[in-house]
Amino acid sequence: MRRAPTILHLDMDAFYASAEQAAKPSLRGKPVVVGGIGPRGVVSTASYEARVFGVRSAMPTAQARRLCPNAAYLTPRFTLYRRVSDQVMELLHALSPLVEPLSLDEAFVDLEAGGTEADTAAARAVGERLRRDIRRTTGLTGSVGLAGAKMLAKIASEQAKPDGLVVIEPGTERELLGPMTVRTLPGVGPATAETLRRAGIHTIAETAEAGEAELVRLLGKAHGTGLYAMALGRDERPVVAERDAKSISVEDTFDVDLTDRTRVRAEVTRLADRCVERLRAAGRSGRTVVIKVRNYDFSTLTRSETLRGPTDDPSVVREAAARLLDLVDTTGGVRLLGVGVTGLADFTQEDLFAQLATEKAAEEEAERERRVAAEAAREAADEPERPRRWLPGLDVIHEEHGAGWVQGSGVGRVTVRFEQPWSGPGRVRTFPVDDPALRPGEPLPLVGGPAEPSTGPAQEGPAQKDPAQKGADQKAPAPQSSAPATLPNSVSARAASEPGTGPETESGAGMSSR
DNA sequence: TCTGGGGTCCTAGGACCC
DNA sequence: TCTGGGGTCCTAGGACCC
Repeated sequence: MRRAPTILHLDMDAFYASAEQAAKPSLRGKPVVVGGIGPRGVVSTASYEARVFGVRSAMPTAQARRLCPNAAYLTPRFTLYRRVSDQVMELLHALSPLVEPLSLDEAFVDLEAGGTEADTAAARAVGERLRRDIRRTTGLTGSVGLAGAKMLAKIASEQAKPDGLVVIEPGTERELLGPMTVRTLPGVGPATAETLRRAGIHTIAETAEAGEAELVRLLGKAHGTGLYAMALGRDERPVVAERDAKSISVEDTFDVDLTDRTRVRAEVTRLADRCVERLRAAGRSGRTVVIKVRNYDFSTLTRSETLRGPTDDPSVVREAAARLLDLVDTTGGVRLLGVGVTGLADFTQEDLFAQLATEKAAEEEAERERRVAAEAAREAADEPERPRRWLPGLDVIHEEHGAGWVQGSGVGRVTVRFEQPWSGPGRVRTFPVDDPALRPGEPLPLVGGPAEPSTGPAQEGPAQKDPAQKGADQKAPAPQSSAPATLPNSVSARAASEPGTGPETESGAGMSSR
């Protein structure tokens, strides 16, 4: 516990939704929901405008649609979020070598390790400057918490939201935490909160009063001692940079439960391949293969097998996954399948035995298997050719009209809004889904218009603006000022409910059982 | 039309070894 | 042939986080 608030926690505000609003001028100031758009999707992030209607993260998208039918429902664009995240992390690394990312939109920074003076004024100044830099380089806002410990910095940034900065002065934490609900503490979820509630513990003050022994009795050794320390405002965990991943996994929830065993096997094979792709991309290999099966009734089980040595061989992982699947009864119907690898080795070290024994044969066998599996999957899905999926939110380019994004699709048509981050709200046009003039596009940068050289981070001012782009301000857009009050009402106000676009009609139905 | 996808950490029992 | 005890590995499940 430090005597100065030099641990910084940054949390971007409604990150995915804000990035979408920055990218899509017609959505600024409007409810936006980013998440799974299929029948079993859940919300990743809701914009603040959507939260007014009660939409929350982790809520089923179907429920969100009931609460807020006029929001724009968008599929996530991780390429864009990762790019913005990289920009933000770069700004953090400029403050200190000790940066601990928690996700794309969140990180701790040890300011003292970066040479910031150990006093409140200095830390606050760094935090405010960071917030300005983030806004300038990304066009988005982030909230900053400053405290003498990680837990407190995180609580502070939560209090700062949106678009703010809060300092918790060392020495004031017990008083501040006391009246708060136990759910405020990191690591206290629904189950722990319920256990504590049954013991008559609701607030953080009551948690501290309960005493360590009682908490250990209720929650177990690690959780109990950890929680007791937190309740006292004690948290000595250091900020640690870059931790190596310990597992890699992929999973799919199906729009309709799978019952055909052949199809289930084919999907497991596909997932194994995807998992190995990610494993190899990361330059790792793993020793334990895990499969995950969620049944029709949401009951979930895992089965795992540890190999003699680490591998990144697709056929080895496929075969292990297939053996594990043989141990599982799926007759009731399968809602989700997953394949993962743990016990990751720091380097790609082939399992020599498996390698020598199977290399040639396995490749041929695998190729044949893949064809059979793909065929089975198609047959089972009754899908002779996978049609192009125009998911709402994705980037497209039209030969004539330029860059835009999919607003909705259904009944053979796709609706596109043609606008760019630096343009005003754009026009909507509808095309046949197989229009050859329409192709998938790439995310556009949120800040810095077209033809921007983009050397180095965020030049000040639009010094080298492309003269062809008149009226396209290249600095961070001011979202409110571009609210399209002058536009025909229904066009921009009901982004996802254009006539004939009916996002719910067809868009998420690719896995339909018929 | 309930409940995603990618992770981390912890617990607990059994096997196995010394 | 009255059975301790510790350490490590493997497996399975669960809580939690974003």
